[in-house]
Amino acid sequence: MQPPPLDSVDITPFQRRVYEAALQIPHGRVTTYKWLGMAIGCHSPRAIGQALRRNPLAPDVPCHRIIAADLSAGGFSGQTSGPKISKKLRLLREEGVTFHKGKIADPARLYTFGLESP
DNA sequence: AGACCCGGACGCG
DNA sequence: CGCGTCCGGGTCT
Repeated sequence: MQPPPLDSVDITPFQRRVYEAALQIPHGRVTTYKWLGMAIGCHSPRAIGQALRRNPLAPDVPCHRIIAADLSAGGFSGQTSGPKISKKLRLLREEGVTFHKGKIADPARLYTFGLESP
């Protein structure tokens, strides 16, 4: 599987960092905006969410593997609820990541970019 | 310059 | 435990 042509897309350096970080998330694994922020040195998870929202590489960049720090699903495609979220949960479920009561069922699936858990 | 954003932390009830 | 509030960083108009 070859990396998507990040250079072929019209994005900002920051977005590129976010996308590359997202691409590091292995299949069947998830990450939070916070950890992703730490990985790329961003102190504002909102900026990350916004970058993912404007993600022009939607299918290539697994933005659906990024959830909130409290282990809730978070938003998706600009919405914090709705059918898009359902699809996000479904995609994750197909990867072995299940949610329970709006929270991830297995926190062990969290990918911390090699960093230590808080 | 101003408004907007897919979150997070904190304080309080 | 749930909710309300402020915050910061980045991008688009």
